[in-house]
Amino acid sequence: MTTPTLRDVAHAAGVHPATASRALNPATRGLVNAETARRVIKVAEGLGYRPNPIARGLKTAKSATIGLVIPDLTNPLFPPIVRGIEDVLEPAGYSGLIVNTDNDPERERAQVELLRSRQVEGLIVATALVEHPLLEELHRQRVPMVMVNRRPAGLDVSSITPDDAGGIEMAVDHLASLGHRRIAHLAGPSETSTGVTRSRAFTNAVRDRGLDDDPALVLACDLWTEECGADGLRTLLDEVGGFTAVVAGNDLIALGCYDVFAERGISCPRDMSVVGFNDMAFLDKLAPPLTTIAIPHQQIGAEAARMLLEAIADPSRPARTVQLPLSLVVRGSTAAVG
Amino acid sequence: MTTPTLRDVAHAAGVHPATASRALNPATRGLVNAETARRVIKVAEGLGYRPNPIARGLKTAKSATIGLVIPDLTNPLFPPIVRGIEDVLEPAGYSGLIVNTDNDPERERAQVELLRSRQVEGLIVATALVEHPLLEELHRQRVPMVMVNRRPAGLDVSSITPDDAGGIEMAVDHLASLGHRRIAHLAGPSETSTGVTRSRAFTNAVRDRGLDDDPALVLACDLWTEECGADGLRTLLDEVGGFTAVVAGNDLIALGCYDVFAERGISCPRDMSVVGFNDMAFLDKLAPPLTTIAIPHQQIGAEAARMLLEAIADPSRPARTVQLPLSLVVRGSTAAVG
DNA sequence: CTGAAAGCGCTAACAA
DNA sequence: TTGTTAGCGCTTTCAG
Repeated sequence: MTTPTLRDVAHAAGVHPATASRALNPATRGLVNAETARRVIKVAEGLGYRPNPIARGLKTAKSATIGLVIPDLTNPLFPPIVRGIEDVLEPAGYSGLIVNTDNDPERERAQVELLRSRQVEGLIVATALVEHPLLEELHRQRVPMVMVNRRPAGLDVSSITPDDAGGIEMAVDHLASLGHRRIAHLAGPSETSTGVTRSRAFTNAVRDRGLDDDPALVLACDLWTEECGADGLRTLLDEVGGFTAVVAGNDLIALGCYDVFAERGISCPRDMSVVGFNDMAFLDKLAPPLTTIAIPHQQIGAEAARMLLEAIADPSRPARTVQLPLSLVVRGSTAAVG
Repeated sequence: MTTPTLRDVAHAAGVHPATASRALNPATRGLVNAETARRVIKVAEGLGYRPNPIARGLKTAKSATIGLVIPDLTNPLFPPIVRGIEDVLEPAGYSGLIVNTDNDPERERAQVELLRSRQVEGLIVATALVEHPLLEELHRQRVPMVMVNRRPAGLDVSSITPDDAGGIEMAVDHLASLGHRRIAHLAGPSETSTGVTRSRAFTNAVRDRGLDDDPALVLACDLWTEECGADGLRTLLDEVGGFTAVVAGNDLIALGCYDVFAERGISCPRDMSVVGFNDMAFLDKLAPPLTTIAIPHQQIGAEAARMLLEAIADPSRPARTVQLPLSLVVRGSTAAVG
């Protein structure tokens, strides 16, 4: 009771395997008598024939597979992006192979090796280190590739990013409209492109709006985590002070602020406002619900997949850079300055 | 500048491709002169040779790939399980192909088809419908398979589940020790095996402990969501009442309770205690932090992958059922009855 | 429009 | 221990 092969179908339909192949493949169906094609298709269905993409891949040197390189699936940022990707890959007949790098360059290298050995036709890369020799290498080898969440410095590679600067501006505008004049920024790690982009945008935004642009108010956290966010806020509170609001590099860092508020008896939003970035799930259940910048994760993923598919179909196509607009979600962690 | 094939390596090393194959494959390396093997390996490295698993798969009818069937990657329950799976798959040289079913039986069928056409060697299934003709079919076709989070009713299939009953007992014990005597249960959907298992365990637990076992205190939600949890609690409050604590079928349902507390001015935990199930991320940031039952997600995934690999290696191996112990995480949503 | 033949890259008998 | 041969299931020239 082995699964039927193309030969079986051809036999049953009384044609040559090559003809069966042509009939079954929509792209070549035109080369075959419509009647014959119909018959082959019917027989194939009857037999429950399903083409073996491995065999096909061997012949065509295509795997109908693409690699997704992400830092950690467990980070709530990524699942929606992955779904967005799968949503466009699937109808196109492609599958995604996911690997986690844990932001470890060696691991990343090994995992990309693995993907390449599995003959992926392209890569969607969602890791965000600023230094990235591996990517340059891949680019040189003409591996179709699109970057997610980061713009590759100096690399002529397609990318799709949220409008980080725009998001930060919205956050600052919101806070300014509530009367805040001295706003701190707990930036993401300075090795990450997202971290530096947002940080730079923050500095510009406060300056442009004539708010207090004391550089001491900007502090980069070591990691995108609650702990580092908490540490950062403690430092800012102890060594700088005088601010009434903080723009966090992401939601996790904002959550770290909540911890410090609790430990120091600071009331949010009465004493201090916070805004996050990303709009992770369940932020509305916090106390107070976190005001944040929402990213269209799923769209980002979908768009990335579309771009990659295009690049695979036409490798000569020039790299594109797409920025998706963000939106401010106002909740309870921001209020007019007391 | 095409990537080197086994033939290229063989040529360069002055041996026959078959010999090169044997030398390069650790499993067959013993069949070859150690010196020759060393030379072939060195040449392969020099050339940057990387075996093509597609070609290998075509020959051996193995894809070194397994399918992960989950409802929705976006549900925070699954990413840690997936990581646990990948963590054991990877060193074994396997990769996982993830598909999302959205709990839609038709979609599930299509996705499983897709996986099978991609020649996966086995399936890890984490969907939890009680009725599951598809699974029976697959089982009949001897597809190696392990179930995660659910025990297949009547099906002789390996499974790995959390000890749901034990978890519920811990929750009830905890509440009882705080003096609660009349406890409600907002169960998961009765089409899900997890929902009914926990619900049954709850009924037994309250009866065994001599607590109020009024059946009206148990209500099944339509979905594992906040909304349905909220609806359920409203119904219970309006039509039954008199309870001082609720055991929720999962954390999301517990979150729904929080919404109702807010809307009715019920103070948690002073007026009412709640315990969740799963220990999703960030529950400690809620107000109040949610007391819940923690599931070792990653271990579950890892164990499932191990079992599947065993089943693939030895299909005659009988099905096993593993239950992983849970733990109670006491936080702020439970307190002694006022 | 269809059949014949070759071969993608690799491995598994079998023979030497 | 190594080479020969054949073939996994499919697609793709090239003839017919």
